[in-house]
Amino acid sequence: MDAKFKAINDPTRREILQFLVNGPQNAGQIASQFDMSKPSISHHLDLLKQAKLIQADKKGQFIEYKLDKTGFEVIHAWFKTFSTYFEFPKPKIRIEI
Amino acid sequence: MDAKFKAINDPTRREILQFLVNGPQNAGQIASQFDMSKPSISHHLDLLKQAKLIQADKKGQFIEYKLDKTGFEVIHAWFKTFSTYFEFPKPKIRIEI
DNA sequence: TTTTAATTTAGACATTCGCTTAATTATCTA
DNA sequence: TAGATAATTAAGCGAATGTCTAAATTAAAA
Repeated sequence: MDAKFKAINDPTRREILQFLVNGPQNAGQIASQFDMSKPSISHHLDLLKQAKLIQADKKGQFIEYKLDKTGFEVIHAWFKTFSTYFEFPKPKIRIEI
Repeated sequence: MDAKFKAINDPTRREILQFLVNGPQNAGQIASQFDMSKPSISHHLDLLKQAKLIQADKKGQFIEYKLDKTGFEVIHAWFKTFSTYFEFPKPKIRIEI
């Protein structure tokens, strides 16, 4: 739990998550998006992985990262705790177009 | 944005938020829930207030704190960014009991 | 008006965090 | 097998964080 909130606390890590919405990317591709050393990005990826917000798949010489539903679901569950308080209005019927 | 993620990163501050689901509480009541000095709790309350996750209302000698929807909505919006990726299944029709 | 109570502000200190460069591990290819 | 490439691990450093005690502020009570 702590690891997940810690992971999304850093702006670089949040950017990495956003970047991965485009689909899986290897560590080098991710690092190239940032004006920061590769070891730093590697460290960020490690924290995101520990938090189960991303998954790592070794593809030969490369390591491919993608979003991991597991961690997001846990955080989402935490948020639901507050929905009772705020009573977010929900549609009775939703029309699908 | 940063302030909100920073605010929910700390376990004590998350506990304070949970505690406030029970309804508004003054600073002393909140502090009494924790084995921690009042100044520390006061500092946590300040960070939560800056993040617009709680609101402070001065009631005479006391200061009453309650949850603030504003901050929660912003964080919730951030989360929605990822819903497209995960395609959380949604009910076509929801029956209200 | 003096005292008491609620809360915050200020200052100090240890720990954690994010970053860098240098070294290491693993894989591919000539 | 040697050399090059992808990525991580290690070591170190300044800045930010969370906590405390003590002092200041504000409002109610006596």
